[in-house]
Amino acid sequence: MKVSGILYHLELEDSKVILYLRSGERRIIAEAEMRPYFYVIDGKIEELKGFKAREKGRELRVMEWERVKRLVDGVEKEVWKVYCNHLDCAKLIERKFPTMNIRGARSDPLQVFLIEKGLEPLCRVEIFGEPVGERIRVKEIRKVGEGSLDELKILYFTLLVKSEDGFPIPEKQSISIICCLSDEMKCFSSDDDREAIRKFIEYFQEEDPDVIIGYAQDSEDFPYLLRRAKLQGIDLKLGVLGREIIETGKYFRGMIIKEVIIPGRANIDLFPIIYRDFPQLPTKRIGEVCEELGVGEFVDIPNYKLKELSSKDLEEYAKQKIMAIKKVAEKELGFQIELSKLCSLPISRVPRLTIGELVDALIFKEAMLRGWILPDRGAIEVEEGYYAGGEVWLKAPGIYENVGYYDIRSMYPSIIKLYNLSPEVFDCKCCSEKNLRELGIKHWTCSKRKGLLAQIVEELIEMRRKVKEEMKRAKGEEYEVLYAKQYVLRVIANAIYGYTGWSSSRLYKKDLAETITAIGRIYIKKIRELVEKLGFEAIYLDTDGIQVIPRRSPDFQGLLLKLNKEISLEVELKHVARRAIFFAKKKYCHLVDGKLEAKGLELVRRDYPKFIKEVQKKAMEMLLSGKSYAEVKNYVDRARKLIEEHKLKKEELVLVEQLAKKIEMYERSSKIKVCAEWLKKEKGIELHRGMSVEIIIIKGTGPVNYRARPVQFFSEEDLDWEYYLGLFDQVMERSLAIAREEGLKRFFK
DNA sequence: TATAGGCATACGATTCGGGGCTG
DNA sequence: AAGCCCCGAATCGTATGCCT
Repeated sequence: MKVSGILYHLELEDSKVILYLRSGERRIIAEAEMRPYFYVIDGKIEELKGFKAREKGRELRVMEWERVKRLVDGVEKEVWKVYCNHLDCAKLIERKFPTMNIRGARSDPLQVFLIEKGLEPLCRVEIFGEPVGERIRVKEIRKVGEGSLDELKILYFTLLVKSEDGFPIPEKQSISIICCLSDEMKCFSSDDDREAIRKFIEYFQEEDPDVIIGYAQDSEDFPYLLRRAKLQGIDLKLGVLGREIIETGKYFRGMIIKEVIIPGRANIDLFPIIYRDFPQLPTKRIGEVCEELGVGEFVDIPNYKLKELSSKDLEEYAKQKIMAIKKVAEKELGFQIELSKLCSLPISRVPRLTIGELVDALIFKEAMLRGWILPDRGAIEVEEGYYAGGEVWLKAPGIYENVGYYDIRSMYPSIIKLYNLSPEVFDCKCCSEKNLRELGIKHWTCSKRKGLLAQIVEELIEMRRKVKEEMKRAKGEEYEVLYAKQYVLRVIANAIYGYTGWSSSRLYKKDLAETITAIGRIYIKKIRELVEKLGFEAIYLDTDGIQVIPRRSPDFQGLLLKLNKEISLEVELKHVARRAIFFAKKKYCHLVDGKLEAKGLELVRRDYPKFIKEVQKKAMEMLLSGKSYAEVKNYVDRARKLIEEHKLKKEELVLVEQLAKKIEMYERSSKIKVCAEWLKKEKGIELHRGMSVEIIIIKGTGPVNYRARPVQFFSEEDLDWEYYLGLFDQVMERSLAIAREEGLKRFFK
């Protein structure tokens, strides 16, 4: 028989791949046999032939083996391809035979499946096969077209719990409301949450969605729901065909990050996406995300304030929250879909992967398509020590006018492409010409073969060029898709240099990474020389950017043309700032089209009190728009009085820090560490890595950091106003010092 | 089990040196 | 005179979050 549908989800079941397809009102479940395999390079495999073992009640054995030709790190070789009955068999063999040169035992089988079959996540597929029970056993599968989220059944999900301090405990607090949105909005609540949970499950099973979208549902909503359901004696059978949801976790920077698997459905948590792709957002609350993405306003109510809402208001808030989740999803999921297509990974996997893992997946895919076998991740020995990165230089702190900001477009990818940089052709044995010597670099690149990395980067750049070309003619939804495509191509291309310097990457080579940055330094310094020759003065460099002021005529476009004539990388003019203040390297602000653009100043950092940042922002705006030092000083002094006279609300003095690692890993007491310890000791609340806390400093004796506390448990009377006054003075002194000196300079001139 | 390095800033912890007291 | 304590300045190292 033949069926077709949108491939929206894949799962692994022993050595089978389970495929979930949506076809109109129907869901198709198919199973495809796969033969897990690994490679043995330069070795005898006698001891593997007939290998058998038992593990967790399963028999693991080697099934077949064959001699195949592959490119091992770019060199064609005959290697053994060894097939086994189960994935765990490959991993077991790798552990049992540490001296054997094994590769590919830990590859992602779903990714391998997608690549081998030429499938894309969310594409339309056609399956030929035989029905076996509720499934179809796949004989042949192929991609026959494109698909999109619109053709799937999506369910948005969130829940709210009222609690004293915003950290509810399942044993004590019942769920206040569960809210779902598919075709229509549904809310479930009851005095005790038993009825609500029951009704929710009933509704969920009735809706039978393909995709579940929430915000932090993996770390918060589902685990809480699971605990509550258990306490109420209810099974949480939210999977397809009544299968239970599974709690699992991923090890990430010394911590287990909770993950939830809902069999048969693509469970997409937006929070880790925001965590990964928007590190600059301090609190990562949905309202903040909505603002960043420009998808309308949503006013977050902190968990600890939910208790003040009536049940009617709570329901209204839940509905608004779920609409906000939907808007964020609609804006953001396009990128995740394109990432999953580019890297051949199931859509539900992509949100949880780091940028490094995504790049790795792409490299693996591209290598596989070319018949390459690369080292496994973490297999290359790490070289000691650091290497030099980007050039950073500031002529002198001060106020400048007419500042042109130029940068080299996609500098590192362009360098990789231009100089054919890739580990297997770097310092090759076949070339005698040291072709990087002219740049003063002692390494060289191959002039006979094109390197894998350079090939991949070139393809990414070329693909992006084509997509941007198509964008010119596209409109509406098509445009959005193309925009997402070019965006992920840029993000991945830009991360590739970092990947070469990542010690556990498949293409790790310190000298190569260092050569990339060294060439970058040479180019930006070369541009500085040119600029100086062409009637401009360079005032600031950072990696691929240079900022200049005119000596005579401010012909910035003319300079751009001249630079591009001389330089083999592409130079762009980002903007010309009317005025600019430079405080230090990586600390400056521009006035562009009447707007303040601040880089690295306290006002862009989350770990400074809100009030201080606001005053600094206003002061910078005044200085940039030409107000005198005296005027600004006057404003700042008036603001200072508000602290002196204790006239601020605690919320205005809040700063935010993020728990960077496990508490035990700390050698020193930072504010966030003290808060995490305090929360655990006083409130029984455990913070996990990556969580942010809104912090205030309370009065008392001892070091400042030891007096950091979460804001919600204290009031204005508890604040250490002296501390805030001291910090205010420190920041304002720094911020105004330059203006004061400039003012004096003018005075004496 | 983490894409890279470069940088400013805060602050606790430690070291150092001077002043003054003691026995 | 030597030894010790106290205190502040200087220095060191950790931590955070930013920039490209």
